[in-house]
Amino acid sequence: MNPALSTPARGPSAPYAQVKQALKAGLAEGRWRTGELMPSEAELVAQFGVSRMTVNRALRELQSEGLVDRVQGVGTFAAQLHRISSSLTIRDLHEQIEARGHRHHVEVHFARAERAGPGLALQLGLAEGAPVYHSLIVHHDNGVPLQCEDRYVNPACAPDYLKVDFTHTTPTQHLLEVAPLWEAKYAIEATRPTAQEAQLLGIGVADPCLVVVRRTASRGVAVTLARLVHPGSRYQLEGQFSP
Amino acid sequence: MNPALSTPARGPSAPYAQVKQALKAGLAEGRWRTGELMPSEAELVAQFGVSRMTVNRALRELQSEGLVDRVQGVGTFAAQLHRISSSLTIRDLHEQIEARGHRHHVEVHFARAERAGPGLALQLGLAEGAPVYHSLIVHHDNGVPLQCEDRYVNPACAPDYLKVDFTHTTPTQHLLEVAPLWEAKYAIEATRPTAQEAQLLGIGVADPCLVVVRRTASRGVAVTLARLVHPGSRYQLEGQFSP
DNA sequence: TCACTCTAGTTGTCTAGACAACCCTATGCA
DNA sequence: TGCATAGGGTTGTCTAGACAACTAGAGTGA
Repeated sequence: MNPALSTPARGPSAPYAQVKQALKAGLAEGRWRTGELMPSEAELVAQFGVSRMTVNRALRELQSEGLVDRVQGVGTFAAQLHRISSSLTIRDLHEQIEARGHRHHVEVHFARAERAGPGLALQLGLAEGAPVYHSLIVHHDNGVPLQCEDRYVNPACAPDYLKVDFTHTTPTQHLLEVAPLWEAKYAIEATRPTAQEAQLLGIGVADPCLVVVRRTASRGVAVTLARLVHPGSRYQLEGQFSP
Repeated sequence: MNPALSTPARGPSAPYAQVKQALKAGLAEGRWRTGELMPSEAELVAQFGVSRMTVNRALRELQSEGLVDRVQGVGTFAAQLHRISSSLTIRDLHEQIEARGHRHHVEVHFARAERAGPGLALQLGLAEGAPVYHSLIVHHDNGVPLQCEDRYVNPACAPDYLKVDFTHTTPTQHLLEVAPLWEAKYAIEATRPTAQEAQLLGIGVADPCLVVVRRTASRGVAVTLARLVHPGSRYQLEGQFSP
């Protein structure tokens, strides 16, 4: 036990974490400019006195965090910090309401089979006129309407969708069970609600709404297309990013 | 070269990637239910005929992707797929406009030093009455106003902020250079614009706007507080998620 | 001048073994 | 019955070496 070797008080104890931390600190203080060549694995091995696998792990994790770029045969480069993008987390509405300690109440207006029109068929990858499940549900937070969920579902992915009791489970949860491992595309915009949505949400037709359109696919097959309308006055998306 | 051992056609060639892929496929087809115990590293070593480090890397990456939970001394468990959250990418406006092949034009209305009021001082971690930089900038896409950026900046983090020529670099880019490694908190909402914002953006005061409020800190020090107002009819956030 | 080859340096990955840290359970003892 | 302890199983991590894949530049020859 050599107390000089490790930092028992604060920092990470594992060697790979120490290397990672040191490089992160260097990046934070601008020791390497964007795109500049950083020390090679061999140099870091010599500098920190650890094995190459340890250094490699540190660099690999920094790469997956987007802090460095690595090119085989060339070297490791300081990445464009924060790059073009940062990440925002969208939490499931049900979790969000429960976490607040509020009551989540669901009002199912309909859940039925329809025939897909040309546009919808294209988006879900179905034949025109093929059956498709369609549900319209309003989610309430302590009795206040918070989200109008207009959803189309691919029957092939969720054959039991119409039989589900959505007062006990949300469509999202059911779809997660029958078709895990999603890929999703989102579009978030601010618009006015349709007349029907305004009525269902109990707001004016000119009140701004936060609309999330989400298209999800599982293993390449389109699963569902959802339009989630929230009253702008009652709902906001929150998120955070940390490198 | 044994063609039977590897899959040269399609799948990942590296053994760790094959193990990862196999486990991912198993999760996708529901071989392990949420929370269920998955094979131990030793079992996977025997099954795939690779070393433990290789299996370990596969599992570690699956963990960082949120697909499995690992508990030291206990085992590896199938994670709640998609958990409570998914991720949305917010791209930098400048990149977004350039990527579209459009012209990005900036209109600086003012950039000056002010004294922080009590609320602002609290949010930026400054003393009340301390100097703070304040800028109001409108971003145009091919001449059409797309974003009204009302920004406060901590002078300690970006002393040269007022001298920057924002026709050549955006505030975001400048702040990235002087204070890399951000943490950020976002709130996204749909509201009506203020009268000033409506005028700057050339829209009606009742038109819905997508507003992003972003508070960023670097190494624990608050850097900037920005309110980004976009006309709902001209702007939407897009993102995607893949496991 | 151009095209080719060679080489040094770099990252990508795997291995076999080792020890530490931790959890759970079974066992023995009071 | 209650408690302490030992053991087996699991993950967390490090090591030293090895080979493969790749890149960029130097050198060589036509």
